Amino acid sequence: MSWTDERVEKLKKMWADEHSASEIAKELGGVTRNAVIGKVHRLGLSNRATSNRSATAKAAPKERAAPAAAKPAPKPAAKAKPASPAVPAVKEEVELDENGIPISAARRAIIPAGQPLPPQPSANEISPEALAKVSEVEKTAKRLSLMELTEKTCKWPVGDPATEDFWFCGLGVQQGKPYCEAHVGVAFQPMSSRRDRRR
DNA sequence: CCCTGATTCGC
DNA sequence: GCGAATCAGG
Repeated sequence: MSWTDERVEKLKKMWADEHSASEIAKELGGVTRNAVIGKVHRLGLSNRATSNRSATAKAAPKERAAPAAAKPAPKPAAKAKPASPAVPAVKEEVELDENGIPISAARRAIIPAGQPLPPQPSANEISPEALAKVSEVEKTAKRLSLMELTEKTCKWPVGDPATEDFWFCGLGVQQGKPYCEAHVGVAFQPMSSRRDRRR
Protein backbone atom coordinates (compact mmCIF):
# COMPACT_ATOMS: atom_id res chain seq x y z
CA MET A 1 0.00 0.00 0.00
CA SER A 2 1.12 3.50 -0.66
CA TRP A 3 0.29 6.81 0.91
CA THR A 4 -2.42 8.12 -1.37
CA ASP A 5 -3.92 11.51 -0.65
CA GLU A 6 -6.93 9.75 0.66
CA ARG A 7 -5.06 7.61 3.09
CA VAL A 8 -2.88 10.47 4.22
CA GLU A 9 -5.94 12.51 4.87
CA LYS A 10 -7.49 9.82 6.93
CA LEU A 11 -4.25 9.48 8.79
CA LYS A 12 -4.16 13.18 9.55
CA LYS A 13 -7.71 13.20 10.68
CA MET A 14 -7.35 10.23 12.95
CA TRP A 15 -4.05 11.40 14.33
CA ALA A 16 -5.55 14.75 15.13
CA ASP A 17 -8.35 12.91 16.77
CA GLU A 18 -5.92 11.30 19.12
CA HIS A 19 -6.11 7.83 17.72
CA SER A 20 -3.03 5.81 18.39
CA ALA A 21 -0.70 4.88 15.60
CA SER A 22 -1.66 1.25 15.88
CA GLU A 23 -5.34 2.10 15.64
CA ILE A 24 -4.76 4.16 12.58
CA ALA A 25 -2.67 1.46 11.03
CA LYS A 26 -5.38 -1.07 11.65
CA GLU A 27 -8.01 1.25 10.24
CA LEU A 28 -6.08 2.02 7.12
CA GLY A 29 -4.88 -1.49 6.66
CA GLY A 30 -1.84 -2.55 4.77
CA VAL A 31 0.47 -0.66 7.04
CA THR A 32 2.00 -1.15 10.43
CA ARG A 33 1.91 1.30 13.25
CA ASN A 34 5.55 1.99 12.55
CA ALA A 35 4.64 3.03 9.06
CA VAL A 36 2.00 5.32 10.45
CA ILE A 37 4.33 6.86 12.94
CA GLY A 38 6.96 7.30 10.33
CA LYS A 39 4.50 9.02 8.06
CA VAL A 40 3.26 11.19 10.86
CA HIS A 41 6.74 12.40 11.47
CA ARG A 42 7.45 13.03 7.85
CA LEU A 43 4.28 15.04 7.66
CA GLY A 44 5.62 17.03 10.53
CA LEU A 45 2.62 16.54 12.74
CA SER A 46 4.19 14.57 15.48
CA ASN A 47 3.57 15.72 18.99
CA ARG A 48 -0.02 16.09 19.83
CA ALA A 49 -0.95 18.59 22.49
CA THR A 50 -0.73 16.25 25.42
CA SER A 51 2.00 13.81 26.23
CA ASN A 52 4.96 15.64 24.86
CA ARG A 53 7.55 12.99 25.14
CA SER A 54 10.12 14.74 23.07
CA ALA A 55 11.67 15.98 26.25
CA THR A 56 12.62 12.56 27.46
CA ALA A 57 13.26 11.33 23.99
CA LYS A 58 15.73 14.04 23.17
CA ALA A 59 17.28 13.82 26.55
CA ALA A 60 18.91 10.53 25.77
CA PRO A 61 19.45 10.10 22.06
CA LYS A 62 20.98 6.70 21.74
CA GLU A 63 23.72 6.31 19.23
CA ARG A 64 23.06 3.12 17.42
CA ALA A 65 25.61 2.95 14.65
CA ALA A 66 28.74 3.67 16.57
CA PRO A 67 30.31 0.55 17.93
CA ALA A 68 33.75 1.67 16.93
CA ALA A 69 34.11 4.48 19.39
CA ALA A 70 32.64 5.09 22.76
CA LYS A 71 32.47 1.95 24.74
CA PRO A 72 30.49 1.88 27.93
CA ALA A 73 32.10 -1.01 29.83
CA PRO A 74 32.57 0.49 33.26
CA LYS A 75 32.63 -2.54 35.45
CA PRO A 76 32.63 -2.28 39.18
CA ALA A 77 35.45 -4.20 40.71
CA ALA A 78 33.48 -7.13 41.90
CA LYS A 79 36.64 -9.07 42.48
CA ALA A 80 37.80 -6.89 45.31
CA LYS A 81 38.61 -8.13 48.72
CA PRO A 82 35.77 -7.94 51.20
CA ALA A 83 32.52 -7.38 49.39
CA SER A 84 29.76 -7.09 51.90
CA PRO A 85 29.00 -10.58 53.07
CA ALA A 86 25.78 -11.72 54.51
CA VAL A 87 24.68 -8.91 56.72
CA PRO A 88 27.19 -6.42 58.01
CA ALA A 89 26.51 -3.69 60.49
CA VAL A 90 25.99 -5.05 63.86
CA LYS A 91 24.88 -2.31 66.12
CA GLU A 92 21.60 -3.20 67.60
CA GLU A 93 20.71 -5.88 70.01
CA VAL A 94 19.06 -8.91 68.64
CA GLU A 95 15.41 -8.25 68.34
CA LEU A 96 12.77 -10.82 68.22
CA ASP A 97 9.54 -10.51 66.35
CA GLU A 98 6.18 -11.77 67.43
CA ASN A 99 7.21 -15.29 66.68
CA GLY A 100 10.36 -15.06 68.63
CA ILE A 101 12.39 -15.25 65.51
CA PRO A 102 15.58 -13.23 65.54
CA ILE A 103 15.03 -10.28 63.32
CA SER A 104 18.07 -9.41 61.33
CA ALA A 105 18.91 -6.50 63.51
CA ALA A 106 21.73 -5.92 61.15
CA ARG A 107 19.52 -5.38 58.20
CA ARG A 108 17.79 -2.23 59.27
CA ALA A 109 20.87 -0.80 60.88
CA ILE A 110 22.41 0.50 57.72
CA ILE A 111 19.64 1.62 55.53
CA PRO A 112 19.76 5.39 56.21
CA ALA A 113 22.58 7.28 54.55
CA GLY A 114 23.41 5.53 51.31
CA GLN A 115 20.89 4.89 48.59
CA PRO A 116 22.62 2.31 46.44
CA LEU A 117 23.04 -0.36 49.04
CA PRO A 118 24.43 -3.47 47.50
CA PRO A 119 22.00 -6.33 47.20
CA GLN A 120 21.76 -8.00 50.52
CA PRO A 121 21.48 -11.74 50.53
CA SER A 122 17.86 -11.40 51.41
CA ALA A 123 16.14 -13.68 53.80
CA ASN A 124 19.07 -14.86 55.73
CA GLU A 125 18.61 -15.95 59.24
CA ILE A 126 21.55 -15.79 61.49
CA SER A 127 21.64 -17.59 64.75
CA PRO A 128 21.21 -15.38 67.78
CA GLU A 129 24.37 -16.82 69.16
CA ALA A 130 26.39 -15.73 66.18
CA LEU A 131 24.90 -12.28 66.24
CA ALA A 132 25.56 -11.89 69.92
CA LYS A 133 29.09 -12.99 69.36
CA VAL A 134 29.56 -10.40 66.70
CA SER A 135 28.24 -7.70 68.95
CA GLU A 136 30.86 -8.69 71.45
CA VAL A 137 33.65 -8.74 68.96
CA GLU A 138 32.83 -5.28 67.79
CA LYS A 139 33.98 -3.92 71.08
CA THR A 140 37.45 -5.29 70.58
CA ALA A 141 37.65 -4.80 66.88
CA LYS A 142 40.73 -3.09 65.54
CA ARG A 143 38.62 -0.70 63.48
CA LEU A 144 40.85 -0.70 60.47
CA SER A 145 40.48 1.39 57.37
CA LEU A 146 40.38 -0.15 53.95
CA MET A 147 44.05 0.51 53.40
CA GLU A 148 45.04 -1.16 56.60
CA LEU A 149 43.56 -4.49 55.71
CA THR A 150 45.85 -7.42 55.11
CA GLU A 151 45.44 -11.09 54.48
CA LYS A 152 45.46 -11.60 58.20
CA THR A 153 42.88 -9.06 59.18
CA CYS A 154 39.18 -9.62 59.34
CA LYS A 155 37.60 -7.77 56.46
CA TRP A 156 34.16 -7.55 57.90
CA PRO A 157 32.75 -4.07 57.28
CA VAL A 158 30.99 -2.27 60.08
CA GLY A 159 28.88 0.82 59.79
CA ASP A 160 27.75 2.82 56.83
CA PRO A 161 30.33 3.37 54.09
CA ALA A 162 28.65 6.67 53.34
CA THR A 163 29.57 8.05 56.71
CA GLU A 164 32.68 8.50 58.82
CA ASP A 165 31.46 5.79 61.10
CA PHE A 166 32.72 3.00 58.96
CA TRP A 167 35.52 0.57 59.52
CA PHE A 168 36.62 -3.00 59.20
CA CYS A 169 36.81 -5.44 62.04
CA GLY A 170 40.50 -6.11 61.64
CA LEU A 171 40.84 -8.93 64.14
CA GLY A 172 42.81 -12.00 63.31
CA VAL A 173 41.25 -14.02 60.57
CA GLN A 174 40.20 -17.59 60.76
CA GLN A 175 42.45 -19.96 58.91
CA GLY A 176 41.74 -19.62 55.23
CA LYS A 177 38.85 -17.23 55.76
CA PRO A 178 38.58 -13.51 55.17
CA TYR A 179 36.97 -12.92 58.53
CA CYS A 180 37.62 -13.49 62.16
CA GLU A 181 35.92 -16.32 63.92
CA ALA A 182 32.91 -14.30 64.98
CA HIS A 183 32.29 -12.84 61.57
CA VAL A 184 32.86 -16.10 59.82
CA GLY A 185 29.98 -17.23 61.94
CA VAL A 186 27.59 -14.80 60.36
CA ALA A 187 29.19 -14.64 56.96
CA PHE A 188 29.02 -18.29 56.17
CA GLN A 189 25.70 -19.74 56.97
CA PRO A 190 24.62 -23.26 56.29
CA MET A 191 21.63 -23.41 54.05
CA SER A 192 19.38 -23.45 57.01
CA SER A 193 20.58 -21.91 60.21
CA ARG A 194 17.33 -22.59 61.93
CA ARG A 195 16.44 -26.10 62.78
CA ASP A 196 12.84 -26.90 62.38
CA ARG A 197 11.38 -26.68 65.79
CA ARG A 198 8.58 -29.15 66.18
CA ARG A 199 5.23 -27.85 67.25
C1' DC B 1 4.27 -8.58 28.79
C1' DC B 2 1.30 -5.35 26.98
C1' DC B 3 1.17 -0.89 24.99
C1' DT B 4 2.75 4.00 23.33
C1' DG B 5 5.39 7.29 20.25
C1' DA B 6 10.41 8.53 18.67
C1' DT B 7 14.43 7.74 16.15
C1' DT B 8 17.65 5.72 13.03
C1' DC B 9 19.02 4.18 8.74
C1' DG B 10 19.18 0.83 4.79
C1' DC B 11 16.40 0.50 1.13
C1' DG C 1 9.90 8.74 0.97
C1' DC C 2 9.34 4.54 3.24
C1' DG C 3 9.08 1.52 7.23
C1' DA C 4 11.44 -2.29 10.06
C1' DA C 5 14.19 -2.33 13.86
C1' DT C 6 15.17 -0.42 17.87
C1' DC C 7 14.66 2.41 21.74
C1' DA C 8 12.52 4.71 25.82
C1' DG C 9 8.43 5.27 28.76
C1' DG C 10 4.05 3.96 30.73
